Amino acid sequence: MYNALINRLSSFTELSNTDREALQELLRGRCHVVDANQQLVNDGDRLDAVRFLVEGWLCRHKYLEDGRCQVLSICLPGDLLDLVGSNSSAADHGLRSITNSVVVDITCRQVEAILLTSPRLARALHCMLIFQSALSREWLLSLGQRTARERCAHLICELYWRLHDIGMTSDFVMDFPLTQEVVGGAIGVSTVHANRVMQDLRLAGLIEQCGKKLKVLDLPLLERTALFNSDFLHVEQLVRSTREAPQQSKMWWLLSSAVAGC
Amino acid sequence: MYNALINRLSSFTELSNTDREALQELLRGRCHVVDANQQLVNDGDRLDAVRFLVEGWLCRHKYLEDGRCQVLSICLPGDLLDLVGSNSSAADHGLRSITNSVVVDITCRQVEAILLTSPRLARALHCMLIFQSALSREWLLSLGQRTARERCAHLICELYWRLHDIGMTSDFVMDFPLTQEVVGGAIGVSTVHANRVMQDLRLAGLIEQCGKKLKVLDLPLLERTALFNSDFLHVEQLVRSTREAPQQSKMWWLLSSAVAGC
DNA sequence: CGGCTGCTTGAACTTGTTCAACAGCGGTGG
DNA sequence: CCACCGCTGTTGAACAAGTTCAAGCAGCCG
Repeated sequence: MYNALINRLSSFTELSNTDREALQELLRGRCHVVDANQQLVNDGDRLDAVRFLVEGWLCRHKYLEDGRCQVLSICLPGDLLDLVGSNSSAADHGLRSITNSVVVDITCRQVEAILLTSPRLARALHCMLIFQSALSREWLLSLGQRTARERCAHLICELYWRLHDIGMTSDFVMDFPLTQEVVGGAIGVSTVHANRVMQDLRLAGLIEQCGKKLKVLDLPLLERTALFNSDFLHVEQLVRSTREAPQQSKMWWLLSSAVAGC
Repeated sequence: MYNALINRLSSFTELSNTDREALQELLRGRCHVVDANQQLVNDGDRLDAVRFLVEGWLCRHKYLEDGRCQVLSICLPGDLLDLVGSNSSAADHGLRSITNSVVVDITCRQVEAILLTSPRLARALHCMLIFQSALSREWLLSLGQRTARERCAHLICELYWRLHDIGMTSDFVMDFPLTQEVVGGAIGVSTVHANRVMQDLRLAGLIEQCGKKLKVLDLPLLERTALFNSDFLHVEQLVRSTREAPQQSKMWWLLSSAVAGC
């Protein structure tokens, strides 16, 4: 059940058995089962829990006063959530479930314990944050410079590889529970146009959809269509190479912070 | 000379004289004077210095293979830079000077010392990171949902308030060294369209430009035009209210990281 | 003076939006 | 069981927004 999280973190650094057990322990916390289309966090909420997404898909989103809504990112199993709330400052964006999901609350104390006892886990968490900030820069680039077709192809590549890394693809087939409304919100176009663009990718023989499954028919071509650069997904390689570096205690976390700040 | 930085940090939390002295000390590090239009960091560079922007304007930017370029954020005096490089992982985006600038290198040791000795300064740094991540979410929303005119007005509001907070506006006049090419890169439109949109704002009596100065003629109206929500700029208020909270050592930095990760 | 950079303009074109209608499907209640 | 509803996906046509190309202009610097 918690494989996604373990796979996710393992993709950044090798975890020992002790690390894995520590994770199991961490996730024994309060567990929430959430239906699809539920609002987990509203703009303005104050939260004080740290959470992990164990199962299901969520999206972060932010509204304009007049109702226009942008999807900021898609959260997949193994992702870290809601730390924004842990500052006791009001959230400036919302979090909504796309599918049925399972979320686990973790206390600050638990996280701190991990930071102190398992440098590798700490490092892996750190990498997740670097990764997320790289993702958000990639989205900025997409929204600002790519065409709708490129953005759509890029979104699919991103999701494909992220799912791949947590062992949730097989033979180029992946879950794809996003409605065209959500796709439109993510790539910054109207629902109607999202439809036409998806259709275009299907007609071009790049993808195939059946229900809530999506099959990538020609990944290299899809990546070229998207001007997709897989480097940014491979934080782990860059980081692995330096994993022998001396541990830097607090400095670590300052670094993460800054990195993540775009 | 270092007033911008002090003003910036003070806007988040009240600094004692000791804090100010610690800052002065911090900034006695290696100092770089940079001309306008210089590349400080290239995509792919590996850096290991932490830096502060003391004077001048910079921009972060990211290229697509075919040359299209998106500005990711504008850095103003007092901003934190380049921590991305401190991970020894390759930068996934570039950093370029817009005006003549002054940048100071800071060692990891110095930052760590601050974290250990001055909870207030630590808190203020933390707030800067939260702020930066809120900014990047706001940019995502802009690029995805606002029209070019709204985005342009929003950019001007953002810069106006950020400059205001470091004492660099007076009577609604601010420096505005951005060429229309950079404005276009930031709001995701062509240079030609950036020109027409700026012109439109001028004709509407919202702003006035003269050389590299810009005067905001009707701030409330400009903000309405931009669908500008000033909440996100006021991290400090949210944070001030909790500044008596018990210090949480390492947890702090994990929080920053996550927050900043969008 | 010439050459450069940045700003401005017009006109044709491409991309994406909006509105409106309809089809398919699963669920629900009678 | 069927009728109906709401949600998602699909389509066409008119329209609005932004791009591209091409030219010209203004100011600045050597």
